[in-house]
Amino acid sequence: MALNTGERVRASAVKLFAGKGFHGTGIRDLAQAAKISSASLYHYMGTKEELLAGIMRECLERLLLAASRLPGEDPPERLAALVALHVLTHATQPDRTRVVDHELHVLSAAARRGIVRLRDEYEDLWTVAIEDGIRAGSFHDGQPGVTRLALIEMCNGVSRWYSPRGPLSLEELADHYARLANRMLGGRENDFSIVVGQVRSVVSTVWKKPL
Amino acid sequence: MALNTGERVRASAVKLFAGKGFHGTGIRDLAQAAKISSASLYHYMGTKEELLAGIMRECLERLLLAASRLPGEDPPERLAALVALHVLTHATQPDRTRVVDHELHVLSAAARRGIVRLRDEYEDLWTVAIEDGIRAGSFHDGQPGVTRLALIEMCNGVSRWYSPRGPLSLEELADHYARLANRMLGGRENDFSIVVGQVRSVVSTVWKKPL
Amino acid sequence: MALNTGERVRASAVKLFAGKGFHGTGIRDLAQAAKISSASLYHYMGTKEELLAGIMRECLERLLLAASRLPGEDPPERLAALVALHVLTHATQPDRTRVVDHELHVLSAAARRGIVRLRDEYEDLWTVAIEDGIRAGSFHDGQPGVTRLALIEMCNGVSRWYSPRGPLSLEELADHYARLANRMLGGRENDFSIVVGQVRSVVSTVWKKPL
Amino acid sequence: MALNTGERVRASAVKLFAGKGFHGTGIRDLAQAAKISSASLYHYMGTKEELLAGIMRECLERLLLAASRLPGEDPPERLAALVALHVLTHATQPDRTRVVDHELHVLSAAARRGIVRLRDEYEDLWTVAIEDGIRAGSFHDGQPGVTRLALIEMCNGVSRWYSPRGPLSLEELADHYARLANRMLGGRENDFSIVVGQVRSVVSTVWKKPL
DNA sequence: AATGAATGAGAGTTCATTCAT
DNA sequence: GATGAATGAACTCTCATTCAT
Repeated sequence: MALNTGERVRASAVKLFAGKGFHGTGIRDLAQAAKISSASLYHYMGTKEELLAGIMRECLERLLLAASRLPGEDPPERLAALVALHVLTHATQPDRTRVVDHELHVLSAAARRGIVRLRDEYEDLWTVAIEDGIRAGSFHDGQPGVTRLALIEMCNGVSRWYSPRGPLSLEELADHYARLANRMLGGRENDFSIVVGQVRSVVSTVWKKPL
Repeated sequence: MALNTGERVRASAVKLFAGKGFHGTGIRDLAQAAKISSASLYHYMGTKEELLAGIMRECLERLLLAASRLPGEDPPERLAALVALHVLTHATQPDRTRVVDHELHVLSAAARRGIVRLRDEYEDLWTVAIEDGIRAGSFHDGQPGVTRLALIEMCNGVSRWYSPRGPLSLEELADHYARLANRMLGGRENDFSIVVGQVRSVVSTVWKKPL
Repeated sequence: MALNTGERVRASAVKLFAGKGFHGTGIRDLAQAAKISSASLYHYMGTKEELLAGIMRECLERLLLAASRLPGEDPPERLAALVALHVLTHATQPDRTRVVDHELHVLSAAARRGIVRLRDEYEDLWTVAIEDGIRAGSFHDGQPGVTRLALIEMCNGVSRWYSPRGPLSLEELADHYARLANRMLGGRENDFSIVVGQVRSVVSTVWKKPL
Repeated sequence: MALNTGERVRASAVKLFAGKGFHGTGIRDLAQAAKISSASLYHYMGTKEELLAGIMRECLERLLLAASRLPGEDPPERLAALVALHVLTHATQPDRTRVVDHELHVLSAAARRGIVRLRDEYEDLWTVAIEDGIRAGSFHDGQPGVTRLALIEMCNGVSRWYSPRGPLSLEELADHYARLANRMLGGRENDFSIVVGQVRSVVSTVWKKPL
């Protein structure tokens, strides 16, 4: 848990960007949080914007990496896995995910492109899962495109309120969201606790290595 | 539709705060967008923060005003009305609602209190509707508190992607979301188009007067 | 002689850029010299580089304006007039001319282009005068291109040492340089005092209006 | 020609100071050009200002050394030798000489004193040669002090434009300047090619050893 | 000999805000 | 009602320099 300076810079940035926004966070705030001088910051980062982009990219890459290791035989389980992945990531990495979800508009067009590509790649996984489920007759929904957006936004919200010190365990949280998602798509009521357990281990593996 | 100067200031602020964030928007940006000098801005606003708080307060007050005029006899219809209100407001006032949903952290503790009170008052309406539905046996859900949060976040997302120039009409949008919400709560599949139509007229009345 | 703020800014910049160089002059130095805050500077200038480019452009434009009003029937008189113009301008505006002569390299390529164009336009007048003199048999020189460069550099130097409080009057200075130039080009020994007197009045007219 | 690190540092400094000025050249620019880290720079130099002063001193010392070996029996030949020395030095060492001629104002008073003493010692040689020539009746000029300044500035200019890849050989260049100088002082038209040749060999000897 | 890490000071520029006109 | 002028504070970022390794 003892972070080196470079890690401390990034960790501080994640926390501050999440709490006060990119533009609300000054370079001196970052320096103070990382316990170095503002000049020294620049040994560990390029510009402030590059720091932001790096944080976003890394978060999305871990999300995609985790997604590539997801269980899920049939579409309902596949979607449950995606929901669990998204919810667990947002619950355990609320700062990072808030930054990804809220600060995209800050990036220059050039930097944004790369991030948006990753995000689109990730969202495509949802699209495919939903369409597969409808084609297979497991899901019934008149507006799958809209529903996908609704699903993702619903899950994004988790990072804004979930607390591990609250009454809900991570598994209960993910399980409940998987049920909600399944209901939204008209799936048969089901228990996704096994899938959730598997996803939870994927998520914790993917986020284990130093950030 | 010809706005006077004060309205133009507020309208510019709404657009800019939504697009670039409060801290990303400079007083000079506001002045330029409102087509007056930055010094003149201060005839139409207090501080920049008060301008933001005013925008938020007004938006929430209109939301509450609309909520007080909502139809809905039984809980499922009542909830459908709340969902439609939320979705239609977010679809027709995407800039305002984005500001309300994203910039709360900017406010000082004192200013935030007032806004949070309004927001809580509004969210309580959802809590009541959901609990009523469960008590009446119309809804079945193991985590109504969580589900309420999920519902609201899901609906918030609309302001980030809905376009009236897209394939979906406002009614179709609201109707679909009402169905999704109903499913999430385990309600009986239903058609909420009448409620949606009524809510739509409430929303457009509430937002008619000069902003 | 009472300068307004904008003029004071420019006058301070001229003096400081000449004395310490562009990069050696800080924005806070400028502000202090102009007796305003560094923030207020920016009401009177664009960037520091634009301030420099503006100073250079204005100086060259006045030089060209004066050149367009020069006397000089035959080539030797014409050249004497150019020499007198150059010398008198460098002697009476040593700061401005030093900036023009020394700080070109700090300008960005884009800004430099405009300045170089003016400078080339001005130097062309010398080329023409020398070539005319050679063609007319008044001058005899094997390397007129090189000699032109030598002449101009020789005259540039005046801004580095001439003092009106020294033993030499402006007329004597200009007259002597006109003779030197004439000798360099192998012209017949001559008295250019009338031309010098005329040029002096052109120079003082051109620099009279507020800077 | 393979420079060791210390030589590379100085050579890089010469080129950068000449091209962008002392204040326009950062310690990081120097390090990059010398292909070492900026910390390592400080093994090969004192402060940046000392580096500059060292470059200037060395250049002037070589100039004085060369001047002590100059040919020239009578004053016109003596002056021709000085002009050739100055021109050839500026043509073959344009970066060094530009630094000497342009960056004096950067030095602190203490450091400047030493440099100015060398420069004055060198310029005295010119004064003596000119006065000797006038006394001997070889030169005729009403303002020998001014003419000396004009001569030196004229020759300084060479470093700003001469290119060995241009049409003029070093000998032709120096020869032409010697003629110009001789004319400026009213000397009898003469051929200085022998003197120039001798000076050229002095100059190349003086600059041969590693810098 | 070489450098990554570190920093106080300062760079140019913009900030939100005030006020006399 | 409108604004040019003004500013202290703050912005992001770079400066020249030092030092432990």
